[in-house]
Amino acid sequence: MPVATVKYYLREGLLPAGERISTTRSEYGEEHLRRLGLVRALVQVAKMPIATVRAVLAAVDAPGSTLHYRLGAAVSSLPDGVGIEADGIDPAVERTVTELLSRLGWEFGLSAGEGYPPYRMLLRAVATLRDLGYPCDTETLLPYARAATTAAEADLDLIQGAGGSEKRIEAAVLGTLLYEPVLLSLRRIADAEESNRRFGGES
Amino acid sequence: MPVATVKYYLREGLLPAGERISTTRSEYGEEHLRRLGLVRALVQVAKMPIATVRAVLAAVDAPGSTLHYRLGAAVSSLPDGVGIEADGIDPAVERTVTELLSRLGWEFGLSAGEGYPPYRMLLRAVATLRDLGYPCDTETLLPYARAATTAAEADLDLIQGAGGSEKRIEAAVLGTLLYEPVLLSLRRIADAEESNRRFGGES
DNA sequence: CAACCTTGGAGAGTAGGACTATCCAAGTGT
DNA sequence: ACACTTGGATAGTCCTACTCTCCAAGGTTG
Repeated sequence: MPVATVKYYLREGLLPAGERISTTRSEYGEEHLRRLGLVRALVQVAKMPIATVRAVLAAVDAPGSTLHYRLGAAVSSLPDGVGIEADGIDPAVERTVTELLSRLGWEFGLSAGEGYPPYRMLLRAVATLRDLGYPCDTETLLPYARAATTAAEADLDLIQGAGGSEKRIEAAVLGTLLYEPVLLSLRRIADAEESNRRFGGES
Repeated sequence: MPVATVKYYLREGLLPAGERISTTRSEYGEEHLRRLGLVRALVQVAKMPIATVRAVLAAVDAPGSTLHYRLGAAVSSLPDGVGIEADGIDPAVERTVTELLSRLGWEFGLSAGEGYPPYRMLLRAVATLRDLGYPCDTETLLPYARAATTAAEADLDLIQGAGGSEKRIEAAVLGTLLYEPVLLSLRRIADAEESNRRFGGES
């Protein structure tokens, strides 16, 4: 990786400055190297814009009251759809989503509601599907929610498996983000598999 | 939506030209409008680059032998990680992934192997996790694969529910892409839910 | 039928993002 | 002593997704 890029990340505040030894020298340790690896992973694998990476890392570093609260704050910091205006969403879509969440017994998601970025992201995505004529009633969405639940349980197992409170926060945010491509690629492979199973012999 | 943008899409070959009525007038119908909606959805919701959208639409439009083959070809056209060199991947990662696929009985995925973009995407993602010290053994990945299977079954149900062969191809590719944000946002909401369940009362 | 408006088409221009290259002054190593 | 490196700052590059400006040919309205 080119030096200029590291300098750029330093400037952008994605990496903490090393310890100054003299005017022309700073010392970087294991921690810095790991952080650099994280940044690279977020930028290249999770394809996040620099500004988002900065926000995410800041949220991970920020102190907070309870672990659960910090987890929520950190995930909320993933803008992943800035400028998604919640306005102009068909009320029918909102009703469908609300029904889905309550059907699953996701009280927390229901109460967090509007303010939670993933919720707005979901509304937007469902509204798009609707506009294009793809089915998106509660019944259709349920299997996806079940799949999401399975993934979430695995996520939380990972988080609980992590060492201290700090490590858990990191695992929560970065783990969630970094396992995302894993889930997506597995889904596509599973699609091919299932398609082969159902249509394999067809002409 | 600004006219200039539509002109741009036309130039880029994302939209077919309308029927010429005279030198200065073309006629656009329902089909064109729908296509425009699709392009918009792929660009804004699925956050795909223009070049990828063109490739995807071309794959959807292209003729082919069997339905299953065309589905595969269409999904393969999603570069979603162009320039991912399969080289330099730790053989241990490859072994883990192979073991995972065979554990699931995904013979097709195993045989399609290297050439299939999602497979390379998976290798890359797992390798990154490994480098950062996150667990990514077969055991850890299994739940995600199970979640992926659930989603894939829902995908194929949707595809089978679609009308003709053409409609199915479209549903396969575009549906897969457009339900992706649904799955991702549901996962994040499920994460919050599960976190609340496990850590809700903790300090 | 004349003044005005619209459209398709082509080319250049813009804004933002992620680097990348160049300089320079202040050290370092031999 | 002298080539070499590093931190820091500034400016430049490349790419992408638009957006603007023109123009000529064709409609539209009073």
